Amino acid sequence: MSLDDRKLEVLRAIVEDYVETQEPVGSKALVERHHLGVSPATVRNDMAVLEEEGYIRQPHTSAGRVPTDAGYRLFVDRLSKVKPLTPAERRAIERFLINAVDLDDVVHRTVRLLAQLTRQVAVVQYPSLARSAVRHLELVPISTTRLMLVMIADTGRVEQRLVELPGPASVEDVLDLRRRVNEKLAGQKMADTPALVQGLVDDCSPANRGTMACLAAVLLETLVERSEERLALAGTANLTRGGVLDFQGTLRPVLEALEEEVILLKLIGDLEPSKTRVRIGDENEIDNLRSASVVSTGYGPGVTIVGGLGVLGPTRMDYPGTIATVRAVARYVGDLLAQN
Amino acid sequence: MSLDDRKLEVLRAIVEDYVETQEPVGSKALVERHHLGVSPATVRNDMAVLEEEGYIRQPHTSAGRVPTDAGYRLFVDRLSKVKPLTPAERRAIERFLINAVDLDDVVHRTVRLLAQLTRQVAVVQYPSLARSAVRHLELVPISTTRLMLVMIADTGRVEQRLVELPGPASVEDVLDLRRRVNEKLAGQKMADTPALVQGLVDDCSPANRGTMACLAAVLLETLVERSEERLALAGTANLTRGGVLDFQGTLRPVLEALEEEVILLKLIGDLEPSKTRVRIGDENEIDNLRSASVVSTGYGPGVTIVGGLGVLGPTRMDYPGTIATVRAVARYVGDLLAQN
DNA sequence: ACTGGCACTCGCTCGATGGGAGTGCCAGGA
DNA sequence: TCCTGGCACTCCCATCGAGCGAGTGCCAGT
Repeated sequence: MSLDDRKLEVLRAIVEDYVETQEPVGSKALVERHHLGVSPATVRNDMAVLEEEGYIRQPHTSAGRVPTDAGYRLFVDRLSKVKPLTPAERRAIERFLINAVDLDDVVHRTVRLLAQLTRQVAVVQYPSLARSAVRHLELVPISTTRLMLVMIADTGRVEQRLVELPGPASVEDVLDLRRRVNEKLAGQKMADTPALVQGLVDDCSPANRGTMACLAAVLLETLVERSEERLALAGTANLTRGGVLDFQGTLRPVLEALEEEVILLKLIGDLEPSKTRVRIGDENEIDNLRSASVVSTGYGPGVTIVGGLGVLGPTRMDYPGTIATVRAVARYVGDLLAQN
Repeated sequence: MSLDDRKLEVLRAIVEDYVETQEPVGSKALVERHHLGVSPATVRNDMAVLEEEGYIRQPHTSAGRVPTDAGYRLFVDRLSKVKPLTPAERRAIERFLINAVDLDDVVHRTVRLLAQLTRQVAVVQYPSLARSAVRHLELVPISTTRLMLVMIADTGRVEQRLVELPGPASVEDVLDLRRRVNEKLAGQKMADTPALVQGLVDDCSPANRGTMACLAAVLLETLVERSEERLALAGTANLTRGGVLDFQGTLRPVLEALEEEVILLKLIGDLEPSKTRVRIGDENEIDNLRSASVVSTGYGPGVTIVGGLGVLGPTRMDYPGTIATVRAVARYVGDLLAQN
């Protein structure tokens, strides 16, 4: 038996009420709060079907119903419209982001904003190096045998690494290296650089070849292998809202997961083009987050995507509102990046 | 009546037992676990005195005793010896830190290490700009009217800021600015720079003066006003150890406090020279942390101090062990910094 | 000054009780 | 065929009281 419209309506009502009250919702309360036009008994029959299909369940016999992960999924996919943001929210976003002075600032402001608006844990990935291009490379002598390599990406990210040279290098040597490196790499997509770096060493004057080899090694490591994706986190205190009920009693596993950058990157770093992704409870591959939901999306200047952002909260969350906020923030951040 | 030796011994025993078991400790259990050489009744009398003096209290009539903040304070000041680290721990520290490739890496490794060793929340401040000297300033043209200002401090910290110029600047202009800025500021203590920056504008050729003024403004902001102290945090999951008892039932206020960088800086940024500071419960000025203790110290190459680090946990913590670990880690980090 | 003894306090656990919310099912009606 | 009102049933939860036990304070004795 397929689900007719009223059953879906009942499911929606259950989800909405449960999200709001955090208490199992019964048939009588349902018909009172929503004008379904039928009696509690009818609703009960519908509920029985919904339960059989796995969309809701009872915490114990003769308690109200609670949505299952599958129930939320159906709700998100078919029953909810993304809730447009209020003008006040839009203004808040703009006001908050407009004053950012550099990339670090943008990311920090964004993550706090997102946490505040959604009242959940927010994660923002820095623009991915892998998706950036090299804007400029700078070599700063620290001592005769040490250079500081500073790489500036077109996304505004700046990475620095210390380079230990095999032998002393003169100021002229450094300038020469600097010119060569920039000629070859500036403007290149990060992904294309590994092939080019080898050429750098080959073309180099024999005198500087050793130094260049050293530099090349660090370059490779910085640009690709250890293309360390950074991220920012905020709003962990929001996990404590909603008492002990969410996250089955203990925040422990969730906090643990949040400490692992690798895990967070997996969560928000999927980056399907301009699609908002919602992972509900068990859909998360991470065991520690089986009782959590994640709403994430990509951001970037224009249509290209350079990084991900998202929020994490209990499966019992306001999906329409959260999705709308995440999308809106992502778009504003993208616009901001486009201006640079 | 002053506290004689045995009463102090009793207090120590109470603190140690309570820290270990997390349960109020009674007179009988005390004499059994520690060979105090007296009867429970005697211990009870001592306890009555200790309670009167405010060092311990009873959660309810006829339960065991629990140390008060004042009790922990006395314990830390007079009753505990700093516990030397085991060789295994020393090795762990070395092994963990030795592979760090740059400052970011050092800080991240340190904070994780500290969290892991103490099993508490760890905070590490990046080397403070205010306590650093300028090593080098680099100007990278982004477009004709935009520069990226990169400042490298002698502590290894790198800060960058975007500078919007009033009008287009040629490559020669930028080189000129770069030379002037470095001549004036390189090697200077950060604290001395504000006075020097004004001179920069005055000395500048009229043609570049507008540009230099702009640059100077950003410099000032970066170097002093917005001398944004960064920090790293780890181990929040450790807050959930020890059940609901610590932090009087809710992590909320603690998590909130941990999100405020300003608060964290106040906690670990006091930086008395080479002194380990312990704040116990109510001694914290931050209301949200009245049920927590903080152990912090400064670190730096040699005797100078460039930043702070520390851990935060329940007042019921292993003070001798924690203090020892915090000190040891600080020293290792200092040594590491000295090598650069 | 310390000890053993003793009465007392009080939090905690356990089981029984009653109320209430919610359910499933069924027979009757549109 | 689908909806509705009624009814018996289930089971959670809050309340209560009893019994237990750890721990205390006090006191008299050594």
